[in-house]
Amino acid sequence: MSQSLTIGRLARAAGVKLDTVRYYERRALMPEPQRSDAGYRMYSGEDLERLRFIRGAKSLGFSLDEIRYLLAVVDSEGDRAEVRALAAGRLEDMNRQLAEMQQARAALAGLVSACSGHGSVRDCPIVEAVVAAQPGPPSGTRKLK
Amino acid sequence: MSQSLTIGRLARAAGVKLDTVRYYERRALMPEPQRSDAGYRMYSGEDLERLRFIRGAKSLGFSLDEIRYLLAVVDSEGDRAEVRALAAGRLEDMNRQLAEMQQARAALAGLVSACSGHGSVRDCPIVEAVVAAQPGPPSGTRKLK
DNA sequence: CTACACCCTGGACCCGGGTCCAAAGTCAAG
DNA sequence: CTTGACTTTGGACCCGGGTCCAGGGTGTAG
Repeated sequence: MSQSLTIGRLARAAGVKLDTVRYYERRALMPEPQRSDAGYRMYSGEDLERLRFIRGAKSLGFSLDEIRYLLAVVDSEGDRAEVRALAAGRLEDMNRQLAEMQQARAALAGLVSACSGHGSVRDCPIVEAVVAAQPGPPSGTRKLK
Repeated sequence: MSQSLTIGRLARAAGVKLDTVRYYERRALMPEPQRSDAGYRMYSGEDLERLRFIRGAKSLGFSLDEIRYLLAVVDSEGDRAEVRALAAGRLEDMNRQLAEMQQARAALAGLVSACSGHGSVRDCPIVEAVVAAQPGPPSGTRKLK
């Protein structure tokens, strides 16, 4: 049976550290698990799925707060619309962020090719251009309304 | 004359907060400026350029450590090759990071369009897929060797 | 002279996302 | 039984990049 993993097994099975699992518990992403007689946390296969979900969602760029929300929707057998909406919002942010980064990359690429790489840093086109670079908005962390 | 800006003027001219200027001073990005009789920091036009350089470099994705290095090269009238090399490295990182994000975006976009947005979250394709998403490397902060 | 805006300092605190620690208890193999 | 691997706890600490605060001193316009 896949029943009853200790925290170590769970963590290894999901590819995270023990501390991270406990951290997620504190952050209310993972549930407070059953305990063995000795007080060991005992996890089920569902918990493992959940942990994998967290890992996956993180890799798609969701914040822990967003993931908590996502999990709450799932836990409450909520509506797909909610999940979809969050994902769509995240997608938009990501597009914005990507666009900004592409801008920055293009600028940087231009500078790198504009600079011969020889001679003193005096009047180096890179240095000159950086002073003039106008910073787009800091592209902050999206808020979970 | 553009000589002798107080910290407030300097900060406003560069579009950052006072505290940020002092923070940069602590982080050795900005020099310890002259002081007025009363102990006020007094900045020159060059300091303003420097602060703008920092802002610009940040907007291109350089970390403060990298910027400190860049500034040291400039201060020491170092070689363009050094600047160029750092920029090129940064460009590579950025390309990697962009590629990862594009991956994530594509995955997310696929999920969003796979999900009708109707009905219960049970068997929602998004939820299903997230569990299976395999996380690429956390795309950490590059180190200044 | 009085407001009021500005500046000083050191240090605490914030965010997100962990990571590590010591001291103590537990479990399984040999 | 002993050894070594595992787990528990609370709390401290890390990173990067700021941001804020209190309790003072200044500088200037009206």
